[in-house]
Amino acid sequence: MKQQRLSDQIAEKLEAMIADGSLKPGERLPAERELAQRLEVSRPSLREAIQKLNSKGLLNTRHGGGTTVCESLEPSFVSPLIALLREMPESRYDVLEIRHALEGTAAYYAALRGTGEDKEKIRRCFEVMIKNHGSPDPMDEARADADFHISIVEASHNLVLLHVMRGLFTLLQSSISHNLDKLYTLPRVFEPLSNQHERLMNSVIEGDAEKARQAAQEHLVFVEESLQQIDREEVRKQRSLRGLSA
Amino acid sequence: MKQQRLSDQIAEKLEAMIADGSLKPGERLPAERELAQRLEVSRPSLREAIQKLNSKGLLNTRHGGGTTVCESLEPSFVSPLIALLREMPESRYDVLEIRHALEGTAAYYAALRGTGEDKEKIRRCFEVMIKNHGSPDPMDEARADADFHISIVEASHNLVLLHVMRGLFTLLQSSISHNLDKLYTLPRVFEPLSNQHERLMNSVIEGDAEKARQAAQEHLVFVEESLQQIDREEVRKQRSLRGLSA
DNA sequence: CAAAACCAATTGGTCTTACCAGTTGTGAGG
DNA sequence: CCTCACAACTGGTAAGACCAATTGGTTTTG
Repeated sequence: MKQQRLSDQIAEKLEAMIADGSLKPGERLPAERELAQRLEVSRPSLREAIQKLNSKGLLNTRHGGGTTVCESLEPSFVSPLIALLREMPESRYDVLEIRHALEGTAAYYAALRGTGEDKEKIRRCFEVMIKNHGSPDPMDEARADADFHISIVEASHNLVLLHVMRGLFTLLQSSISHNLDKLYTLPRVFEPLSNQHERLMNSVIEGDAEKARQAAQEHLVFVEESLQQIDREEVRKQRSLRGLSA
Repeated sequence: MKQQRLSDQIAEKLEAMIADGSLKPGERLPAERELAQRLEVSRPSLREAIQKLNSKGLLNTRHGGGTTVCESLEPSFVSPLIALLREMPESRYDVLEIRHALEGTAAYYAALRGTGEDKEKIRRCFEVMIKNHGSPDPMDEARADADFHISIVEASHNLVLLHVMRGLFTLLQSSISHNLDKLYTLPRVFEPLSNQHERLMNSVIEGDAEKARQAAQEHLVFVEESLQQIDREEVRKQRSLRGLSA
């Protein structure tokens, strides 16, 4: 009854690797010959497995160009949303509300379940984020920030949460950036932001779940308030410009 | 622009033959070697095409028994995440953790921002849910339950949250149902479940945000514990069955 | 004579090898 | 420094051989 085709086993294995994050979206997987050798199967069998995942929409294969993991695994969560968010920029706050809810629990479970490896990665992401401060391209900073938060979500070992969060971050990254980057450039904002990140990281590494949740929530409250303040200033500036032109 | 892959062309051709009735449901198609020769392609290419249709659910192939056209031609639409959840049923708890985080804030904001119309809809959903209890099809109950929770999310007026939650519910509904329905059929579970729903609804309608959040969280804690208990009983049952057969 | 056991032909499953066809990166030449 | 071509990747296709499971007919046995 349990008899299974080899190609199915391979496909399952690859799917699991995609699901648990060993293969990240957009990443190119090894050449067929090499991968076949590494999995100790023949190339035709591996090809059949790849074809299967290909028709399932998980992989994207180009002749001569390699096989890559499909970029968007979360069309069900994101695709209709990108257009929405572009039309209604104020739904940024909607995203923040969700992050407020999710990152708290992500930090909580990361503190509980995170392995040494996870914590090491979090620390690396934190250092990259610090190093990228003041980078010529503000997007570098935003990306580093996102990577840091994602690393915490990964440490929570909740796969569904990971997919949802990735979707939310690509949502933010693909549609905003014109307002979010101000968050990093303001000097009076960067300092507390950095402190919050550090406190969050340390709580997770120490394994103090409640403290981690609280740190995440304080962080997002601060982000939300800062964004609102930026928006208010924006409005004031617009008004004064209108005043000049009138 | 056109699909260059030979296996895709073959798959398309076979699919067309199934569609136009050249190959009837349940019918056995020629052996791979013969079919490959007749289509003037190699056997691996034909096999890849067959695998593709196989994973699409159009063909059913048994080792040594030939390949037959599947009886039920249902083009079952599958999202990658759904497949993931099917492979790893334990990620149901992942979903619950997320709901735990999100529904609390959904209830919170629903109490704050919900209009009279929103609350009216919540009340209607609640009544439908009560009426559907004991329905012959347990799915009716699950659907009504989902509708109730979604109505609260709608009242929170957070569009992004609404999309995410809808995604999570379809995720749950399309992949589980064999374990979730037990939740509704157990008498000792329905009573407190219903009370929790009512408390949640009333808190939202009263506009008491903190109470609403707490009600939502208590509800999900209960669901999680009940599910775990069901799983434990399942394990025990399996164990006793094994004991009998030994 | 009927039912069970057996055996051989057929069918899908896998592997090996080889060669073709796009893509990409690098180095030579302008 | 830029451009172009070539070489070393990559995936795509093909053919042949062998293994494993199913099947259906034949033989054996009650």
